[in-house]
Amino acid sequence: MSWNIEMPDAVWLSGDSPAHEIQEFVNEVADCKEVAIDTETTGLNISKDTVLYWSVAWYRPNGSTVRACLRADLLYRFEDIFHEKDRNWIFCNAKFDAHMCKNTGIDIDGEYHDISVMHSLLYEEMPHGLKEMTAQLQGWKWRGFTDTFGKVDRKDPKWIQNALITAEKENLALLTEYASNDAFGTLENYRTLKAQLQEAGTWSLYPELYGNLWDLFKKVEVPFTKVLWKCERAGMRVDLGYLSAIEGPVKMEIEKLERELVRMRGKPVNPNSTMQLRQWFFEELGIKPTKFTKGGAKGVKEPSLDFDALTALADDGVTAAIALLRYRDLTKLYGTYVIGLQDKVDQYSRVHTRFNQDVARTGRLSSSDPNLQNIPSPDNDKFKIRKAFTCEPGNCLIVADYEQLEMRLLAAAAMEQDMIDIFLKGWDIHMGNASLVFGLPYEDIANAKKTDKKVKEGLLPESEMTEYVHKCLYARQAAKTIGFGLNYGMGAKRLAATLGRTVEEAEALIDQYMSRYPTVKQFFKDSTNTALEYGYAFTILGRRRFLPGIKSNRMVDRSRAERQASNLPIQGTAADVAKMAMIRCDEANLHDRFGWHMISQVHDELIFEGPEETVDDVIPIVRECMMHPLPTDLAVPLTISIGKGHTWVDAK
DNA sequence: CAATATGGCGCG
DNA sequence: AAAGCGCGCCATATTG
Repeated sequence: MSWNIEMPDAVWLSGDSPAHEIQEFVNEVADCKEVAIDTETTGLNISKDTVLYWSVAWYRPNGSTVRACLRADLLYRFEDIFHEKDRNWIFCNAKFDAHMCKNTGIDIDGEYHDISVMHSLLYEEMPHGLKEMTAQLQGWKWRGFTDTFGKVDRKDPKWIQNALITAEKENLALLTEYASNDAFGTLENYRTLKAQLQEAGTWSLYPELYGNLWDLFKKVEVPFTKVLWKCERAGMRVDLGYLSAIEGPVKMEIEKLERELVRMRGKPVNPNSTMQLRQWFFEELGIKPTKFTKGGAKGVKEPSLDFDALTALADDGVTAAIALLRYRDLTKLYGTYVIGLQDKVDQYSRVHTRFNQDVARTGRLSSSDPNLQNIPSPDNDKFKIRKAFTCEPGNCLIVADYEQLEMRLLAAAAMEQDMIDIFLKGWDIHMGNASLVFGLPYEDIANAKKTDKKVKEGLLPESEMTEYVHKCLYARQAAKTIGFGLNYGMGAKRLAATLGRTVEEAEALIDQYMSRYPTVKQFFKDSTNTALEYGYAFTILGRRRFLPGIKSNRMVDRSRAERQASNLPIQGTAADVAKMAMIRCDEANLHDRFGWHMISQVHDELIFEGPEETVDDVIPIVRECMMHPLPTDLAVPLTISIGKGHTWVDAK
């Protein structure tokens, strides 16, 4: 028995079933407004695999429950129902099932209610998989795929479909039971989670709109799931020629560095092996470790050879450290991006990432398979991987970025009028902060920046770099580092190290900053007090994060919770803003009007692709949607920098 | 053999 | 590493 509870009998239906049975079943689904659905597929690839079997479950008006397993050939009998726009479907991992259905030729046009997303709003630290959440919420356990269908050869790419198709032939009851469990569990969890979300009060700036977590789910996350599905579906065009062209040169350079490192050591070394490197540097060369690793579960701290440590060694004249830094740089690029990316490209030269809606505790997205949110920035990447992200012939890209989004949200949340004024005047925020905090005229700082640039370009003599110019530049750098760092709760030690100053100086800088912006200081204090009082930190739309560590007696835990309590309202609200902007862009219906697709998001940056002819029609619409994402505008304008071009680099 | 842990590092 | 927040992926080493 798969379940440790009473279950309704599972129904099996296929195209071979009697016509009247099928028709009765279709009719009953048509009358039901909330249906849970799950797919069994040929595999897990969202751009290739298709549905083999699918299961549905719903509650009858009389209180009984139906669960059934159907063969994929019956999907087409439900097409009219799938095409209803106001129908409520319930899934676990909705985008996956919708991809599988689409790959099988079925568009699901109704609303996608994803119980993993629901679960993530309530239990952000727990796993959101069906099995795990069912065990947690219902106390039920059931057998997994391999436990049900026996040992399989996972190296065979067709292992999933082989197991399922064999089961249909040889043990139909087992297949029916297994598959319909998933839809049934999804339905039961939905009922539980819906009640819990409705009960879950929250604090948002718009209580009449988002008074509890169910409001947030239904009004924001549900439409968002479908927006993300469309982004995943569209994918992003990759220039394989570009990647293969840099593959050779990068590899050659890596091999050259490998030989160089072996020569330096005088015996073989695998530069990817931290163990061998420690042996070499700390035992053979007798270098004294200055930095240690964090130490994992066992808490064993080993001498570190990361970027900071190697840079320090390089400065001390250890030539192997220089070579190793270059080696690291290139192998990272090669393995993760040049090779890794090519493996993920589909038959149309497009990559389809997964935008995960239920991972980040702040409500941000994450991106995986491949991760399109950590592609190297062209400033730091001499091979310009981002140039490989391009568009179809006749199309172009739009790249639209929020400018200093988190800093603006901080100013608005803290109601720091002087900082707000900097944004209203259109000033550079770091220069503005430097001016106010360190009492230097804004113009002088701006001019210092220009002078520095010209001297670097050789347009002005070195003598222009007066002590005062340096002072202005340093003020801007300090203001910038503090501005970013404070959002994350950076301490004086780290600030001192980053700026190359003493700890006392760093403390003084933080003091100066905080006393010039007292409401910012108050905002951080209020954030931790809110977490202390309610146990949670909140975003502007009422997404919340549970922070039990805020009351811990252990300093490390409590301090971390305090930093998270301060950061969540900013990072999480930025995520809310991006999310709402994407929903607004989707509602603008760029596809039907202009042939444009939204294709990617990198936290504060949206990317679109469409025909060149209409690009100038689309740009102002995107800007408008992004500037006003929330029910009301904030005290700070949200400005967008927007560009067009044929690659990710050119469009920025 | 696969799954997990660790160090390291890419992004906002 | 440092009271720096939030992610995912690579390679190696270890564990089962």
